[in-house]
Amino acid sequence: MPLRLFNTYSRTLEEFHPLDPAGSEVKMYTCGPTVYAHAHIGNFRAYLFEDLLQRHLESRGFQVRRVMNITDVDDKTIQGSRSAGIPLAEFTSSFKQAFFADLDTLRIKRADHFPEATEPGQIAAMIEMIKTLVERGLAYQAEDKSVYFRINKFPGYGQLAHFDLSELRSTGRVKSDEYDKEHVGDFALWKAWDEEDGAVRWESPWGPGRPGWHIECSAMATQLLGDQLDIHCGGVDNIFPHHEAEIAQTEGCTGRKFVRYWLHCAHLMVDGQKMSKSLGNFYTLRDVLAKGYSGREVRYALMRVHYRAQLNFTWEGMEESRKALRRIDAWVARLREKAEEENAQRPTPNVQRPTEEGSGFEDALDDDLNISGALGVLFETISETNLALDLGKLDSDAARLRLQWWERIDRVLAVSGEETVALPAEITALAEARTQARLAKEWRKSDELRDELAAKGWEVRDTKDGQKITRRGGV
RNA sequence: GGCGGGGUAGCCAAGUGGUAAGGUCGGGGUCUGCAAAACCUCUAUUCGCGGGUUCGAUUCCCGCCCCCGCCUCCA
Repeated sequence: MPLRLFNTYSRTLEEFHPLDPAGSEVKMYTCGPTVYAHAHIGNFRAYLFEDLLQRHLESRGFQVRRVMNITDVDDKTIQGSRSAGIPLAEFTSSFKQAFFADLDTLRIKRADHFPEATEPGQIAAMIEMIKTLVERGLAYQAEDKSVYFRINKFPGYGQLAHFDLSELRSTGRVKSDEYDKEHVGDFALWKAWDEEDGAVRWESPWGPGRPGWHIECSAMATQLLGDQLDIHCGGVDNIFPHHEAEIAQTEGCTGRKFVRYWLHCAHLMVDGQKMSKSLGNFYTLRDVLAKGYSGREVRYALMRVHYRAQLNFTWEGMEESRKALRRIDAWVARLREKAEEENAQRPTPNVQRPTEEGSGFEDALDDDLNISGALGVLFETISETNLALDLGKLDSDAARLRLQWWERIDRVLAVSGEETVALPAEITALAEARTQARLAKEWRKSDELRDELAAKGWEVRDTKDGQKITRRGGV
């Protein structure tokens, strides 16, 4: 079954084949964060979608070379550093660190490169690109000293978003004091320095200033991956103008098709509206962790809905995700237990063995990352296995095969295993007291201790191997 | 207004021209000192609305309604 992906450019599902003649290497560029604040979970939904894509590509044998940029200079970062009264680099560095910590919490694989816009080499590359565009008449310096891209000189402008330029409407969200532009749609490649920028400035052939946002990605992508990319991802809100601008700038310089597959992730919603910093209706990862949820629970919750469908974030959804993961955990634990048993000399009667390790999970993901279908395959397998175990129809060999299958698909899902939490001494002491009470069959005391543990946020379950204690999640 | 995405059980969500995966909640059961957990099991004559094509449509076609996003800060 071929891998098919929905290409925003063509608005159709297309079979995926990388540019690499050997059909192995995939060059992937993913728009990263602007480090002026903590990323919110809507941002992470996009990064999780990209992680799922990368992991699935790898499970299908591709070598993914991925770049994710860090935007560490723009209006917001400059404003932030000014109001904090510290240099730009100092201001952004804590948010960079937090971003990487959050990636780890969510088990998002690291990209091969995380270029930063302010790296001298990147700034130089941006200036080179702008020079080329000016030489070719695709850009011009306006009276305000800024350099703009001349969209009327680039016939393809608007094709990704499928916009008719003559019908562009201003939303009034951006202050339109840029009367110097030839066309309202012309976008800044180089922003001339002004007093608001303070010490943030680089020299250029057009005077001091800083790069525009769009050119950053064009420069960093081509520096690290070459003129042509296989896949470029981002949120749907990047389609226009950001990705449209990237195409215009990059192809204006190289004359070659920049990106072969454009993939865009729908928004995370909250109360039926887009989660965004400007609306103020956002949660950071830290906010959700503070409610007692783990990174893998957030990962699951944000990954379980198809990337092109809007996903409404709710605490109920978090709870559903937690329960679903518990079901997986219990199943894996049960399989491990069974797998460790030696098979009896006599084969188990009517044993059910997976005749051939199914690829239903991967097949579903081949269909434009149909995660719901893939999870359906997983949960059906869980039910079948549990039933077979109940009926004594699954022996240790079969359990080992199932486990191997699970390990394979979990390289894509990356949700297995709860993070182990160390028990505080106080809790250990209470638990020990309860064990003693139970041995003495002092049920009332046992129950009181259970209540006490519960009040402290720890859940006790009695199993045939004694009591098990877990941190109670939620609320 | 233009361009997209979506409307399937209480909630979340797959899917197919032939009669609706899965998760979660809820009901029932097994287990248990009691619980919890775990496991099993039941729960949509029906897929936004109205037409049409068809032996048959949730799935194809036409029209309409509603929600959300983008239209130069945004993942």
